[in-house]
Amino acid sequence: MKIEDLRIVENPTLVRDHAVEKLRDAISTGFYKPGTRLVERELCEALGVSRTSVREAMRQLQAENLVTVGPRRNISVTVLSPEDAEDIYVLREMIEAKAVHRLVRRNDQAVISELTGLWKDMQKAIRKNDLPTLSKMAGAFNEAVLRGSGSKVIHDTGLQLLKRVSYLRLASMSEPGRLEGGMEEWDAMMDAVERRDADAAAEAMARHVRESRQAIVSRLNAERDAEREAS
Amino acid sequence: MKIEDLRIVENPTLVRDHAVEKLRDAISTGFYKPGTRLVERELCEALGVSRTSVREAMRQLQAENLVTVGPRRNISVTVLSPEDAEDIYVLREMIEAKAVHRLVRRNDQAVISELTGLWKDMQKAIRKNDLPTLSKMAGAFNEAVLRGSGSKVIHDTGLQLLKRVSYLRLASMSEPGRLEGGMEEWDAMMDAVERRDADAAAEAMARHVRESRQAIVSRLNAERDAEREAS
DNA sequence: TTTTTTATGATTGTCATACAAACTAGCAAA
DNA sequence: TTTGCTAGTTTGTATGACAATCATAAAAAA
Repeated sequence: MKIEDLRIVENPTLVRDHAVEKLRDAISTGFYKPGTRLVERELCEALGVSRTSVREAMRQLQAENLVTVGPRRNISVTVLSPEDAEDIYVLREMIEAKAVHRLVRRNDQAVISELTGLWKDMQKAIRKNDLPTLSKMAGAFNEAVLRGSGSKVIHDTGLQLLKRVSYLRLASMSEPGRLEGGMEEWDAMMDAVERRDADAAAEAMARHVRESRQAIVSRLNAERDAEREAS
Repeated sequence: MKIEDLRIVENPTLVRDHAVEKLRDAISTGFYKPGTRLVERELCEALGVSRTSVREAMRQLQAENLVTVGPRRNISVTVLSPEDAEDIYVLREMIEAKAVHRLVRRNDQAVISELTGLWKDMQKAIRKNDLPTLSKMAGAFNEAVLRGSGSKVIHDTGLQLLKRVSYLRLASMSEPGRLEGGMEEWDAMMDAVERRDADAAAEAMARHVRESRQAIVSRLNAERDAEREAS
C-alpha cells in the first residue's frame, strides 16, 4: 500500500447533484417525455428539496440542453427535432470514432478487458432479447469507450451528445433489423480492437453510429408523419 | 412591414444571464486568469447581485467547463492542461471543418457576405498589426462560421469548445510567424468558399485549426517549461 | 349571447436571511 | 514543538418575501 491510497476522495453527495442525476434519469428513461413542462414547485415536492437546489439543478440541465426555457421562462424537457437528432449523431460519429481510435492506440489492457466484458454481457442480453438491459449496457459501453479514449475533452464532449439522445436508444433498437445490424457492427469493432487495429476499429465505430443514425432518423420521421396524419 | 415584425422578442435580460456573460468575458479576456479562485461573496459584490444569481451563474459556467470546483467545493477558473487544450483543437478541427462544409453547401448569400465582410476587416486589422481587434474578430469569424452551418447542434457544440480556448487566442496569434500563416490559411478558405468548393473549404479550415493547435501547444509547452525552470 | 374588464392565482426571478458543515488560521496550553 | 482550542470563512441548503408576468375564471357591459 502506498501513501496515496490513504487519501480520502469521497465528499458527501450534494443535494443538487443528486437532483440533477435524478432528473437526467427521469428524462432519459422517458418518465419525463420531451415537451413535458417542469414546474419548480412540483419538482421541489417530488424531489423533496428546496427551490434553491432545484433551480441550480435546472441551470445545469439547461446548459446540457436537456431542458429548454420557453418564451415565458417556463422550462420543459427539450424536444429534439429530427434534424437536431441527426446532427448529434453526425458529431457522435466523428467523436466516438476518434475515441475508439485513441483507445486502441493507448492499448490499456484494463479498459479493453472492460469493453470485452461489456460486449459479452450485451451478447447475452441480445440472445435473451432483453432490450431494456441491452439499452442500459449499450449506454455503459458507449461511456466506457469515451472514457477509454483517455481524453477528458473527448469524454465530456461525447458524453454530452450521448446524453441528449439517450432517450432514443431504446426506440432505436426496436427498429426492425436494427438489433442484428448493430450486433454485427459491434462484432466488427470489437474484432478490430482485439487485433489492435485502430483505424479499422474507428471505421467500425463510425459505421455503427451511422447506421444507428439512419435507424433513428427514419423512426423520428415516421413519428412525425404519424403526428401530421393525426392533425 | 409584415405582421411578424411586430412580435416582441426581447425579454428583459435576466440578472443571472448578465452575470454569466460578464464572468465569461472576464475569463476570456484574462481578467480572471486560469487558477484564480472565485469567491461567491466577492463576486456578489463585484457584480452587485445576490448570491442566488451568482450561484446559478456558477452552475452554468461549471457545466461549460469554464470554472472548476475543487475538492473543497471552492470554485476557480479552469486551468487547461496542454493535453486538454490540444484535444479541444482536435475536436474543433473536425467540427469547424464540418461547419464550413455545410455553410458552403447551404449557399446562403447573407452568411457568405457576412464572412467576406469579416474577412476584409480582419485583413485591415492585420495590416495595422492590431492584434486585440484581430483577436476579437477572429472570434466573431469563428462564431459566424458555426452559426452559418445552419445546425444548432454544430453551433452549440463548436461554440462550447471555442469558448474554452478563447482566452488563448491572443497568445496564439503572437507566436512568431503565426499571423502570416493564419492569414494564408484564411485566404485559402475564403477562396474556396467563394468558389463554392465545400470540400476545399473544409480542408482549409481543418488546416487552419491544425496550425493554430500547433502554435498553441508549442506556446503552452514553452510556458510549462518556463514554470518548471522557475521552480 | 358575445365581448370586455376585472379579479384571482400561478409561476418565475430575485433578494435577504439563517444555519449547519467543513475548512482555515491563529493563538494558547502542554 | 506539538497539540488543542477557538473564532472566522466559505459553501450548501432551506425559507420567506416580493415584484413582474402570465393564465384563467368570474363579473360586467355590449
